[in-house]
Amino acid sequence: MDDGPSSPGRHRQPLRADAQRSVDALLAAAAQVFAESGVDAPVRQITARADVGAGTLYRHFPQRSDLIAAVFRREVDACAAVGPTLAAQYEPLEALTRWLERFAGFVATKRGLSAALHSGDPAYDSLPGYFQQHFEPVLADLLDSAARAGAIRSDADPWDLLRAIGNLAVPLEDGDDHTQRMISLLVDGLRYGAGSAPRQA
Amino acid sequence: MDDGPSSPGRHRQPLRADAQRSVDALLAAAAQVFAESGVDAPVRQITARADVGAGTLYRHFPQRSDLIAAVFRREVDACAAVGPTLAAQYEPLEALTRWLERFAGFVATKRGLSAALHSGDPAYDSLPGYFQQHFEPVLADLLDSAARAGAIRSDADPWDLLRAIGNLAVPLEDGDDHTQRMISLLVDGLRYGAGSAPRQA
Amino acid sequence: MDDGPSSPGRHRQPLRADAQRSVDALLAAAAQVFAESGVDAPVRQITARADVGAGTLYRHFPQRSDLIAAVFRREVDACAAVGPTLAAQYEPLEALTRWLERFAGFVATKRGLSAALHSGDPAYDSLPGYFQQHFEPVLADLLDSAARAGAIRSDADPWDLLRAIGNLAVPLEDGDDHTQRMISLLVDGLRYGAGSAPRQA
Amino acid sequence: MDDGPSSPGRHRQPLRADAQRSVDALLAAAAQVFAESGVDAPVRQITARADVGAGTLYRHFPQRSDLIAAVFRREVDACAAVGPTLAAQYEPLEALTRWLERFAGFVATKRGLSAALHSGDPAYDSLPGYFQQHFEPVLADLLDSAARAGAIRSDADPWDLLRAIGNLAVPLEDGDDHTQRMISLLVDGLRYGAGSAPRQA
DNA sequence: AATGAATGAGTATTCATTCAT
DNA sequence: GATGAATGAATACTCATTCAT
Repeated sequence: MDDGPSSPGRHRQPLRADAQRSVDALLAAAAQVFAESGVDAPVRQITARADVGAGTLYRHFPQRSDLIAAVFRREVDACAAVGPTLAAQYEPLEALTRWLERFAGFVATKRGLSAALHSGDPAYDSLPGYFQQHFEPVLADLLDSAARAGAIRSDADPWDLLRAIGNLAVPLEDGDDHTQRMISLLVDGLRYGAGSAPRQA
Repeated sequence: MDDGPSSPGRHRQPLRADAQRSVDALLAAAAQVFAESGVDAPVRQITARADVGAGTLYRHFPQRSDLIAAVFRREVDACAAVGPTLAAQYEPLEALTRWLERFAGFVATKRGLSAALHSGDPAYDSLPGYFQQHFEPVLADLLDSAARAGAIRSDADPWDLLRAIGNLAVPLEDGDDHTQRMISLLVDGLRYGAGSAPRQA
Repeated sequence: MDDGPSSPGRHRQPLRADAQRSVDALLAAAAQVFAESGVDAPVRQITARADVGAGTLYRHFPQRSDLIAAVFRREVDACAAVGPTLAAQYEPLEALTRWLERFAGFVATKRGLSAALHSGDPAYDSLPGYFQQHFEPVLADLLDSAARAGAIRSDADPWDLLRAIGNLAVPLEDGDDHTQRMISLLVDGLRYGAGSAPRQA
Repeated sequence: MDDGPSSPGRHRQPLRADAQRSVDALLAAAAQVFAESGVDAPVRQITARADVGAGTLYRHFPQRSDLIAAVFRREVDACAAVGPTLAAQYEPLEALTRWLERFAGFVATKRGLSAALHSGDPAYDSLPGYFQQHFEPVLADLLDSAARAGAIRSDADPWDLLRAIGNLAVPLEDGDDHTQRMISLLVDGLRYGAGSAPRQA
């Protein structure tokens, strides 16, 4: 699904072994640095940790956004892959909760990405789509199972919930009532178990 | 409650009229710029919008953090002040919901502040305390009223809820189970109105 | 000989009492600051020590060089005045040595002045002349007396000697008698070839 | 003796050819600029003359003091090396005098360094030691030879003499033989009391 | 293909000087 | 006349990006 470091969508021959090593080292280093210092961290910090020259980074990721996007996709893939595994191991409500926590962990490493996404740089245009395409089905399945088991209501919107937790990475746009829905969900959480009976009462 | 731009806590004579004008213009400009471009925005952007020389900024806010902190406090004050007003105008649950939305608006203008708060710069040490001291009582009152009206459960922790919404500004620390509680609250929101009865049923 | 702070050569009415106080405070403060941090020290340091606003400084000394020159002249006068006093109190050679040491003390407070003098700024053009006109006769008299007493050779050039010591626009660490030894070496140089035979003769 | 631009005392691989060119150009340019405008001259002046980007300067000399120190050491080395050469070519007194004049030339290019040395910046701590370690033995040898030849007294302290001249951080105007006369006066001071009779003998 | 040196635009910050109060 | 706030030019320094080795 990730079709390469620098030019998504173009076919190319397999990387030379040393080049592959560089790319891997860079992605690993960048993931760490982004998590620690945000996506605006100095490039030197990344190349130093990857033990690679600056030129090597630019060969594989001509734009800084290419590196950010590659790291992002790689981690989306990893996180999304956990969903089915958890579903197979746990009861539906438990699997749902565990995956949301895993997802929150993913979000927590994205400091500064929100700003980048809203910078207007078209290089990031594909990221929200990637995010949604990979996460929404996973969460939808988990919600479905839990709803079918009668553990949660059946009208929950997976995309809303993803953003509720991930609001850091995908924040408020004008005329967006997402925040409202998120807060209403939190308030429902507060009402759950209150003296007053829920809806149907 | 905010006792001045550059030396919080010390008494001083009132600013000269022109100086006061500069400070006001700077705070207003900075608030806008921070909301638009984050707290790392170039200083020039702020001075240009305030129509003030760079030196004037540095006279009143010798450190960038002084400016950030002043803007922050000013907006905390403004947001906190809305709580009682809403409580007087609306039913408890409505007042609570409206204030949380107002608070989410406050949070939304704090892009990049989270990174600053976690930069280790001691200049920001007082901010989380200021945040908590001013917001927690306001929200506590709103929750109390709603709980006494039987509209929500009575065990809601205002600080947790503030962070649930404001996680952008006060994000995950290691060994912190806040995220877990927040997610559980969201899940409760999902369970609210599900077939299964809540706690006391 | 010094005809006023800001406009040498022009007649003016006596300063108002408060103005005179400002000028005195500025000169005293500047002398100290120049000695400590050199003539390039920030203006604020001077106005702060004189407890005077920046505008006051510029009223009396429109150019920085005016202030430097005024301090310079004032201290030249003071140092030159010591010559005759010493001549009346001590033997010629002793008086000469003591005055050279006093002169070295004058020079030691002039850090950075040398650079200013060679900056090409015409504002300083008169300083070397003032220096020479006031110091040369004083030293010439002291040398004369010593030569007539047979204590030193009679061909010593006062101007050369002033510059030999005066060039040192430098260090003097506390408790360091290096300047004294250097002057004594120079005086030995003057004694070399005098009528009186040297040490071992 | 100078083991490299930015990290004195550490072993390192030889610089790449282009880097070496940059360093050399920078040192040469800095030496000129320092001599002309003092060690506080704008960095741009140096990089412009070296035809090098600002970043290149900072790569090799992260602190301004590193550049100053490197230039200083390089010139100390060059000046010290002249001593033995002169000793081999001239009579002791002549060699001594010539070297002192050469040394005065070295000092004359050090405008503003004195202030830097007394700035308290620990980056300069090693400079006086370097100065003393390299110059004192050279002058000691020259003084020794002259003393053994009976041309000067034998109690002259080389360190004192270095400072006597060194303090004179002299402007040196063109066609001005003042330094020469001053040095000759100091040498006369040294001769005063030597075995050989003065002038008229 | 990798390296890391060089570049230079971008930005913060200082400080002499002016001018409103 | 005094004050000190405002100005803005000057300058250091950083860091993304390019390119010689």
